[in-house]
Amino acid sequence: MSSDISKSVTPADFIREIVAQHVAENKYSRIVTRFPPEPNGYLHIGHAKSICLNFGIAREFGGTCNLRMDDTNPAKEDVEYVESIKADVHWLIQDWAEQQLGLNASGQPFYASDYFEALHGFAVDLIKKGKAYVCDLSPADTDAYRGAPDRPGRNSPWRDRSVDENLDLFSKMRAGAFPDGACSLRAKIDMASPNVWLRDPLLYRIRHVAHHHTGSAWCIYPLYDFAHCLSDYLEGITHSICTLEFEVHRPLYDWILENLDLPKTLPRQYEFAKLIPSHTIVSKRKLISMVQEGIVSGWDDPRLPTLSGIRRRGITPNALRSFATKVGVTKYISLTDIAVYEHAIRDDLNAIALRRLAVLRPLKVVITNYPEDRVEEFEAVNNPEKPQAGKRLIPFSRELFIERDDFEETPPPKFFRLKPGGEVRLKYAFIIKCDEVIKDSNGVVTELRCTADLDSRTGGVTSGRKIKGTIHWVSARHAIQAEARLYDRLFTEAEPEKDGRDFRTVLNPSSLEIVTALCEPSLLSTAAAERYQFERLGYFVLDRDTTPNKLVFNRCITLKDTWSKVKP
RNA sequence: UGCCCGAUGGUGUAACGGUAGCACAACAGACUCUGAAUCUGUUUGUCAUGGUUCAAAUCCAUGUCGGGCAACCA
Repeated sequence: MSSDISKSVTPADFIREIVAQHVAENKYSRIVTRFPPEPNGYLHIGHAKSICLNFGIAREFGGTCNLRMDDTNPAKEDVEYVESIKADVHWLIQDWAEQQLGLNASGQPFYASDYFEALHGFAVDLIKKGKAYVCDLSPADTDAYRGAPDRPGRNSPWRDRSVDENLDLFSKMRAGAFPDGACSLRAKIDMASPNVWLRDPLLYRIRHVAHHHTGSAWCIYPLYDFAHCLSDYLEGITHSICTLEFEVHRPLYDWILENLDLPKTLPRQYEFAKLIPSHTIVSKRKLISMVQEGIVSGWDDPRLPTLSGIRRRGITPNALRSFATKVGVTKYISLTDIAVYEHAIRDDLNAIALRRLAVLRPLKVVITNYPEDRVEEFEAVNNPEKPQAGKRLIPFSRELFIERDDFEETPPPKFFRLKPGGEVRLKYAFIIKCDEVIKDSNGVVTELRCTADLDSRTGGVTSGRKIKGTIHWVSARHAIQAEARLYDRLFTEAEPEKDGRDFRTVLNPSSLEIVTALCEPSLLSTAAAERYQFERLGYFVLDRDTTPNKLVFNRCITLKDTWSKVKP
């Protein structure tokens, strides 16, 4: 039955329809996609959509998906990013599409830079066909000669060099005879094309820079348009799926492949709209400023939409994938409400999280009719959604802590927690009644003195009494302390940068709150991989800052909170 | 004022010439030892104007609005 369900939710989008069509026609012997990030930054939630699309297609159609470092610009790239990309991709596809992951002969990701020799050969082929030439125009002149979208460009004065001269010059470029920018290799297409990308685009530029993967082997580096289509070709990619901004590059992608007389089937490019989540920022540059300005603590700050931040926040790969699937794949540029993401997280965590009692903002409660030296242990279920998760025991004693929010001296209408003279049920324990409110000299409530209906504990004779409110609690004597980091959206506005606004002006001042929580003692033995639901408060995961002496929890997300919206 | 792409409730997405559906959000109710979850229900939509057709969200035309493209970035 579950397979029926999974079939019915199999996403059908226009790209999958195309692939399905190709599979039906037997157009390719095997479907091969790729995920090709440039290692110049950290992966984020937008990349997750692309990963899920590419690996998802490979998975659904029995193909593979190559992880490829699109590393053709040594000036911007670094192994630090290569390593983080590998870790992030692994995290997201483990136990889901690991089998689809295509790696090179040494079990490593593919690197565009591994094709530099082959790419160079293709460039020489193009020159020999009279379809590429070495141009001596400076970068500024190249720009001027290109014209504008509504105005044709002019031919470079170097456009008609002979094949032999071009071959000679290109080999000198490779040999390091020229400084950066002195000349470039260009495709000879059409300087009057309405598509500016077809106006003799650059294929190679000179960069006397060491490359993180190829070291100092090269001083000329291919540009994206030349390297990408051919890397796809070399790897046997069938469907090269990228975002919308590359749509106008597609004619160039095809031109290069089609003008090389290549023997194998050519890859085709397809474009989709990238993910734009509300209430966050995904731009690499802005992410860097937030890290550098200390707005967040680092690339893995749990408030960030980076995959490392998302992972540290405790969001599971399953939840992220579910979200990526829900948002769909189209060519319509849209703003995706972050609530969809939050729902996917809650949905996932609700099913797997172990329930625990913990108090974030404690208020002392004394049960005056409960003996001082007495301790009872009450049974509590670990997960009502999953009975096999078992039960545990929670100690109860005369002095407790409850959540400050769960008491109101002058309660608003429909408040069904604790109030003077009112009753509330302590989850898994007794129904208590508030007899007395004790305040300090400032009028701040410091303690509640209550009496318990001692027959009302779970299973007891009066346990069935209708009590509207049930609250969580911990035994003061047994509670353990933990740091709880409470996260909220980083921005107060759906579109932080709407109309050119500076995102710094719409930062959420309470995107991080740190409190010392009091937790039930079973939380002493926590597992890093485990997710917990602190009942009525939200989902939590152990942070890596935890030490043997100090527990640190990250709140992944709150529970849906209807009351806070109702309350005046 | 060039070329390319797009437009379905508040948001995202489906319907492939034949009953506008799903999810999120919102609201109301049921249930509840989590104001969660679950269940039930409600509100809200085909950018505009023409055309083709027995029939148009879907095809055509025009317009409007939005986006992308002029790095020796990807």
